[in-house]
Amino acid sequence: MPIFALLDCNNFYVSCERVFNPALEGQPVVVLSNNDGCIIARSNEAKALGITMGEPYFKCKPLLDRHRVRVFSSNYALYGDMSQRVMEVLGRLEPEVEVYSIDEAFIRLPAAKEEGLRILGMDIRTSVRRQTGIPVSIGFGPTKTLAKLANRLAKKHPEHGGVFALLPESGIGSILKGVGAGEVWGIGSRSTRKLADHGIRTAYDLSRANETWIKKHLSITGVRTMHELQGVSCFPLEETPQPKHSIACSRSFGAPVTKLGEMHEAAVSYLTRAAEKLRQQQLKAGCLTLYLATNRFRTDQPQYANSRTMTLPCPTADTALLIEQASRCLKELFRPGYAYQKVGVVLTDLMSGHMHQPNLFSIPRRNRDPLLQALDRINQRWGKDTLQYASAGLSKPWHHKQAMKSPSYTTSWRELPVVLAS
DNA sequence: TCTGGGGTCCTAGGACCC
DNA sequence: TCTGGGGTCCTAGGACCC
Repeated sequence: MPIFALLDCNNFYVSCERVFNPALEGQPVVVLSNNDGCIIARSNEAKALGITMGEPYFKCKPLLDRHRVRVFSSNYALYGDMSQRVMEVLGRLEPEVEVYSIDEAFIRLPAAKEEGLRILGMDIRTSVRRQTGIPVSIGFGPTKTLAKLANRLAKKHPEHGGVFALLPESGIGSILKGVGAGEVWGIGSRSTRKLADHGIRTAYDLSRANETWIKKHLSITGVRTMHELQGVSCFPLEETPQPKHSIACSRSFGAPVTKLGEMHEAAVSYLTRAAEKLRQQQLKAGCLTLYLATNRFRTDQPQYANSRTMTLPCPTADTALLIEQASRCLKELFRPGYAYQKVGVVLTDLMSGHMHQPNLFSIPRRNRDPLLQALDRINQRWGKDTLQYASAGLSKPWHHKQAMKSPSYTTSWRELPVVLAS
C-alpha cells in the first residue's frame, strides 16, 4: 500500500518575509490580505497573542500596536517565487509530487515503516530549509486526508520535530478520537454543525458514521472523506495540473468609487491581468462575466450588487476585444448614486488557444497574436504595466492599499537586497 | 475611515426533447 | 376527477479549499 505525504510550509507568508529580514525571527509578525484588509498569516508569536485568522486589520490594530507586532501587506511576487523554490527542491528529492497550493505539496511514496518515513521526512525538512530558508512540516498517512491530519498533528505537537506519521500499525483510531470532525480536510463549518447535530463530533465518529446518512447530508464528497479516514484512498495524486475552467481577477478599491470612469479604469486593469493569465496558459475565453458591488458591511449605505455574463462573438485572449465587451457590460450594470467597493471579471468557457472556431458572420480580423506576444514579452522583461492600455488609467485613485509591502527581493532587479560588509 | 482573492466540485430544479 | 416517462443540459446556490 502506497503512502501519501503532505508537506506544508509553516506560516508560509511570514516565513517568506523572515528569509530576507532575519530580524523578524522570534518576533510576532502578521501578513495582511489584499487592500490591507484582513490577517491572513501569523507567526507563532502572533498566534500566541490571540490574533485570529481572517480578522479585519482595523479591528485588531490596537492589539497589534500594543504588542509591537510587525505588519506586512501581502507580497505575492515574493511568496510565489519562494513557493516555486520550495517545490523545485522537493521535485529534485521525490519523483511523485503534486503541487497542491502555494504552500503545500502531496508526495506519493512506496510502502514503508514508520521509522523510515520519519527519517525521510527529516531529510526533506532539512533540505528545504537549507536551500530556501523556509521551515516546513510533513505528515504521512495511507490517504491524503490522513496525511493532512498527520501534518496538523506534526505542527500541533512540536516534540515530534515537524514530522508525524499516521499509520495503521500505530493505531489510527485512538488518534482520530482526539481530533474534532471539523479539523478534517473537506469538513467545513457548515458540515461540522450538521454532523454535531447528529452526534458526530470527532474524526473517529465520522470514520464510523452511517454511509447513507453521510451521502444524503454531505454528498458524495463526504462519503469519500469518510472512506479516506478509514484508510481507503479516494483522492489520487494528481501530478499534472488540470487545465483551468475559469480565470478571475478582482480587487477591493482603496477608497470607494462613485464614478463610472474610475470603475471602467479598474475593470480594464483587472481584465488586462486576467487576459495575461489566459495567454500564459495558452487559453482563450468564450465567455466573460463582469460584476460590481458596494461594501456589504456598510449596512448604513444603499446597497447594490449585480453581474452580467456575455458570450463573446468569438473565443479570444485578446485584451482589446475583451475590453470592448466588458465596457458594454459595465455600462449596463453601473448605477450612479452608489459607493462601490469592488469590481471583478471572470473568464469562462476556456479552451485551448490553438483551437480556432471562427464566427460565420464576423469579418476575419488580422492576426494579432504577434502583437500580444510582444506586449507580454515587454511587460515580462521590463516589469508589470510597462505597456498598458490607456483606458486602464494613469493615476488610478481606486488602486488597492498596500502600505506595508516588503521589497520584491527575488523578482525585481531594483529591489534586490543589499549586503554591506563592515 | 478601515472587513481578500481565486478556484473547485456537487446537487437540485427547471427547461427541453422525444 | 382523470393529465407519461425517461433522459440531457444548464444554472444557481451551497460548500469547501488555500
